[in-house]
Amino acid sequence: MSEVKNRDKSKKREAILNGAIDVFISDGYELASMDKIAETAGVSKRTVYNHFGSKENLFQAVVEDFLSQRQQLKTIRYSPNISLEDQLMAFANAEIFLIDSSRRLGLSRVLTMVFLQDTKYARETVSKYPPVYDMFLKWLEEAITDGKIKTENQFLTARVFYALVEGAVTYPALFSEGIDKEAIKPMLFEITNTFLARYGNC
Amino acid sequence: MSEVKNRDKSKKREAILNGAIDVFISDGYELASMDKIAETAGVSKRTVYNHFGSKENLFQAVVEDFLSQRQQLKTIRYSPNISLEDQLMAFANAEIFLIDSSRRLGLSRVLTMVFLQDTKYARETVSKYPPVYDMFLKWLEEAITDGKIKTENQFLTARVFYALVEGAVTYPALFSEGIDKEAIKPMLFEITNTFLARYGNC
DNA sequence: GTTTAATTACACTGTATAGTATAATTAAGT
DNA sequence: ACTTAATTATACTATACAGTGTAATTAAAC
Repeated sequence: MSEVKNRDKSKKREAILNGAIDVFISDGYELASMDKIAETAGVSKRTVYNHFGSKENLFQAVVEDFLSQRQQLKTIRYSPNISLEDQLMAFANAEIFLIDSSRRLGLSRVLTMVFLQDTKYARETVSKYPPVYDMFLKWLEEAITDGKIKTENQFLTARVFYALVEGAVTYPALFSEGIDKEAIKPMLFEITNTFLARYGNC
Repeated sequence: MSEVKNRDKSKKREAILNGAIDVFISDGYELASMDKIAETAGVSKRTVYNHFGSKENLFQAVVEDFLSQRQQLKTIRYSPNISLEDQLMAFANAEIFLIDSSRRLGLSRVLTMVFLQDTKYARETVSKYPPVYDMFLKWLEEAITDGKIKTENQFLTARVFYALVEGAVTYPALFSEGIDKEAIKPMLFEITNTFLARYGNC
């Protein structure tokens, strides 16, 4: 016998995740209550627990959802035919994507807070996902081979680029109400110009 | 009559502040309990409340203590006789000072977390204390007048410098167990070299 | 040594919240 | 239409914690 009738749970699961995201963003992890998450998701609290077991698990699911999106960013490969400025801008824009909707900005904020609270968890989590600048390092190598970039230490060079992007754009965005993509253009030019002034071959 | 016999409260106050700092650092603001703070300070909970009234006030006192130290950093003035590298390094070291003891690092971390939780409070608090790069802007102006730095936009230039320092040193330190002052030297050289490659007049 | 402000010990209130138990209800797959 | 897994409503437990009330104790200033 044993007829199996599994109803589709994905709709509820999705609703819970979305509600959880909203509440985590507005209240932070500690102050987010499971009651409020259930209410926001339009679901009973019991269902939240049936799906995720605990607040910690639920948060973990949200985090993994969020971080796995980074993986899906389209790869940027070195091209000898496109100006270095434009290629660097593509890397900068990939970072900006992570904070250019209020949802992603909010999630970045919450995740940053949790990471600061528990730096060990931060390092473990981040190590599960390839570092942001792995792709950049590959790009660098090819640019060097092509004679367009010169440096003695690729790792330092990569970190300088990401220091510029994160220090000038990402972190300021986390502390403000988001980013005006038009208003930061001069800063983006300044960043790429600075990088190329140091490492460009001209 | 009305003889006034005011005992010296400053010792207890100091002990409470120190205990509060320790607990805020290890538990974060939300999870720090007033009972634990009192115990850590070696003081009764009632005394904590007699001194500070509420958890929020106590935290505020900790924050103001911490931020007012920034003000006391010795001013760095432009000097035509010292190399630009060394002068820039002095600015970088002033930032590094804020994270080079585990106490200051921890406080920076907690403050960053609270600021991320409430960005409005962050902006209000920061605006009460002169922005970090005010001093740098003055320095820049004099360096430009002296013909050692050239830029069309001093504000962008100042932000680029602090983006480099914060993006490469400060924020990474917040997510790690602190900073090895020896190990970051190559990065500091790279930062100043990058800055001067773009804005130095050579 | 006396005075009294500061401190302590301790019991207490009120509230918030993670997580559970369960019986009733719903809705999807057959 | 029937079956049953999923969901809901509701009430509940246990705990943690901010903040208060108060009587007793301590220690510094005189």
